[in-house]
Amino acid sequence: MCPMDHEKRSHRGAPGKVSKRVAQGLRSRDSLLRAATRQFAERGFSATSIDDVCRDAGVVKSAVYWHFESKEGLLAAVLEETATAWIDGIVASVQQTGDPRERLSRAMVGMRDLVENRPALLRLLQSMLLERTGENAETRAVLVRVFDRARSALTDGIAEVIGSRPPGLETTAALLLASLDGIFLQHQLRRDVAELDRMFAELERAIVFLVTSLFNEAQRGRPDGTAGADRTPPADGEADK
Amino acid sequence: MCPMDHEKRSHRGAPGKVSKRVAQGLRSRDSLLRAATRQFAERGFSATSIDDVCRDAGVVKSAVYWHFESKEGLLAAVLEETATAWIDGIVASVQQTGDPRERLSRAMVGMRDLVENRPALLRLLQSMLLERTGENAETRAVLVRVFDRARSALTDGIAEVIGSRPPGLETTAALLLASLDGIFLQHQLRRDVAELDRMFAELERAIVFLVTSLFNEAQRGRPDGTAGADRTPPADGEADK
Amino acid sequence: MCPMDHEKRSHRGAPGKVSKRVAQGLRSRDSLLRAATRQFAERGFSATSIDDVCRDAGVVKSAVYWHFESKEGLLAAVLEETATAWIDGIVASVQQTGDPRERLSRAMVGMRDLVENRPALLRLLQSMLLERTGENAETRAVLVRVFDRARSALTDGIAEVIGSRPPGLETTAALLLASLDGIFLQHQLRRDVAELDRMFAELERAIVFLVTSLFNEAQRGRPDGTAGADRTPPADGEADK
Amino acid sequence: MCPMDHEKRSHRGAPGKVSKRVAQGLRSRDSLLRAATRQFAERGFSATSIDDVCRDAGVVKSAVYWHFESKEGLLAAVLEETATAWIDGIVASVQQTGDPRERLSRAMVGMRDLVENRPALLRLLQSMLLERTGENAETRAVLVRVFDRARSALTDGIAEVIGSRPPGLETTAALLLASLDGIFLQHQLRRDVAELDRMFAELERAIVFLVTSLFNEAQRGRPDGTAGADRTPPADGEADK
DNA sequence: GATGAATGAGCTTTCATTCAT
DNA sequence: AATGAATGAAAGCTCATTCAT
Repeated sequence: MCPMDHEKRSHRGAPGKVSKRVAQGLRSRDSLLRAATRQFAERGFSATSIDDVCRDAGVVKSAVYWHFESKEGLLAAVLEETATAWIDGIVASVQQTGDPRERLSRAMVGMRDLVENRPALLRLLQSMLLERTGENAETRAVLVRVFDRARSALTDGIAEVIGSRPPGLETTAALLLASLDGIFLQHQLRRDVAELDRMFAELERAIVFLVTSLFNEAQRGRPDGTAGADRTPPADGEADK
Repeated sequence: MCPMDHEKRSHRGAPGKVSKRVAQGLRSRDSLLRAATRQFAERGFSATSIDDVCRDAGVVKSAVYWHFESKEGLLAAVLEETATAWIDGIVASVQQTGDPRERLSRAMVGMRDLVENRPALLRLLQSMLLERTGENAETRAVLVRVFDRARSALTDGIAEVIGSRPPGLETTAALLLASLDGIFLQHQLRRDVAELDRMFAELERAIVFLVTSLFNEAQRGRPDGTAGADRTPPADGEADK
Repeated sequence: MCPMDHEKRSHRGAPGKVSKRVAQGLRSRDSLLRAATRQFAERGFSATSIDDVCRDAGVVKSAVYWHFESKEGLLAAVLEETATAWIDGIVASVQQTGDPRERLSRAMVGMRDLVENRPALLRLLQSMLLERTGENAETRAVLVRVFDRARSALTDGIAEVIGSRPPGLETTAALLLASLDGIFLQHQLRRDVAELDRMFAELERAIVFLVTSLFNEAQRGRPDGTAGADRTPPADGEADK
Repeated sequence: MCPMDHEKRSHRGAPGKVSKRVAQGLRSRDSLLRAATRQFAERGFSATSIDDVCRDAGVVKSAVYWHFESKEGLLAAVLEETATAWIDGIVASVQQTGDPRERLSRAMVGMRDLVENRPALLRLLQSMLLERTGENAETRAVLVRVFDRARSALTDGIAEVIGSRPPGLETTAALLLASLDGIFLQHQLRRDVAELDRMFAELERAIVFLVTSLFNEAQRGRPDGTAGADRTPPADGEADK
């Protein structure tokens, strides 16, 4: 009768207990979600039929409508999940240890890993961005949220590393994200791992430079050195030659 | 029975009347092409029906099959046209006058213009890349060609500016293209012109830095200064502080 | 496994707790019945889905199968109830007090009330008649029974009033019922209360005339005046001018 | 591309000429219309699937969408056609020759014929009235128009017969239509031809009475007898005993 | 008694494509 | 070259019904 909200209702009494049938329900919901993520990422939303998804998930068509109400609803759920995973990837790549230069370097490796090994994430987000933001406001809202959180994570990470938050930092983070997206797109086309390495190296150099100069500007702005004085400025063999 | 080559056939008899028919034919072919570009860019290939395109073009459905043989054929034609226009845009942005720094700056303006005022170009290319490279080799080939030519144009342009062609230059050009794509994607989501300005400024700084250091490396590599000695190294107030 | 007869089964053990379950059961049965009556009357049987009914009743879908075995069974129950209510309405309108003319007048008011204030009754009966008598014999049987009882009630009422039961009386009663149905249909279309008033006034005049002439014929048939001589013939200022 | 308006376009030059293919098109359109009328009348709109109609018409499913745009559109076309036929039936029954009493009598025969031999007309109109006026304003509009034209035809016919148009005449006509509808409904249930005869006879008596008294009232209203003086008042052996 | 989930047939509609004119 | 009609597969979705819990 009214699905979609069954996760909120506790089944009479025992809250942790899910009555086998419900457990099976969650399992098929999950299969659908996984299959849909795969298919939407591979062929795009429009080009994927519900039958495609169900075949892949091993579930009958009407189950989609029980669990997600519509194809659009399935997409929304997929997007929500994927978005979370993608942000988690970004956050994980930011939370590194070591001196600033090393942290950045490891972050780049983390992002490269996203591009190379989790292509479904980025494919899905990007193709939804291109395919569906024109007509579906909800999809757009999800994507804006995703992007904002990823940028914030990056901004925070950099700010933590350099010990200050200079004004242009958000733009730098946004440019980093953009480059990540663009590199991914290019990699989708060429699938040349060596080129991928070179581009990430080049991107790293650029980011180091941008962050360093932002940092220096910020230092120059307050020469008393109160903020961030406890941290060494990011050392960069190339930028400050 | 054998369309697609009607441009080669000379029509028998009265040239005045025939050329009118041919002209009409070209006109509807053109309407279709324009409408298809719009629609494919806006909603993606799969989500656009031939009816959508024809409604937009004000042409009957069967005309598509006369002029382009199939939906796929229509896409190929659209892609060919769009690709040419996009490369032309890149080339035009590279062919600037003035001192190196100024040329780069103008090139950036040119690219920004592509992002802001010709979104259909990029949307179409990117969404075809995401939507169709999995299944359609021809589309992929077209896109690889487009990308290679754009990168060559950029590489050549930079090489001309700095008077040398250091080994990493292609990668820098590729990263520039990637960033352009990424910025475009982000702009599709946010439509924030001020942010677009900031990102392009940041990108310009990064590119100047990358090119400068490439140039410097190249200089260091051949200290006799034979190559490019007739040119001033790109001046950058920030990179060589 | 064998519902539908749960009203006959006495539940074992604690009567307090059981009666609570039973009461709840009756309550949802009732909600379903009410909702189904509304929905079937409004949109017809075929156009109403079990989900529609359940949404309206605030009950889960499977409850329908517990209480009524099938959609068809739900309809049967609805029809039974509605039919009873409708016949009760007719009977009530017939059982009036006062002199013959007054009784008829009041009966008309009662029928008009049915048309205006209990439209679901008539809508349901009529649409079932049109929608389902082709394929479903049971529905047809119910409706025939309903109609016969209503006609009998009318016939009896008139016979009581005029003190005799002339041969054509049943037809007059049937025509009265038919007119009632037709007026109802028209009212469904126009929803014009003033027109409804006029039509009922006109109908009343016609019925008075028909009954009067039936009565007169019957009198003429037995000139000794034994039957019904204790009653004044229905007075009608227009018919016997 | 844009069907539905092909009837307005003349095919280049020759206006009467329909190019075989178009003629075939009109033929399938017609088959669909006929089949849909049958099926909708028999099973109701909702209970009839497009497949049902197409099977009956011997036409493929998508043709419905070419000719009528949707199931709703098909209904609209069916309704328009049926309505016209039904009004024509009423009009034909009114246009009779002979003295007033005879004309009425023949009109009743005509209406009876509609009830008995063209049941699809009435079934369709009535069931659409019950099934679809709640949700579809267009259907309602069509039906109101139909009803109004039928009532006008009756009113005009009676007015012509009695040589005047007394104020209550429209109501009498509406009641006559209502009775016709109600009798039809009852006949759908019982299919008893003898009863049908009796009811029409009874209805005729009632109508004669109502019209006569309307006429007499009108005469009393203008005792100079200018209007309608050239016509004998309708003679009725029963009403003016 | 009630519930959440499943099931598969069938629904209306859209689609790319074909074809005779 | 263009058009109106046809075609059939497949799309997204709804439905009545069943079933284990």
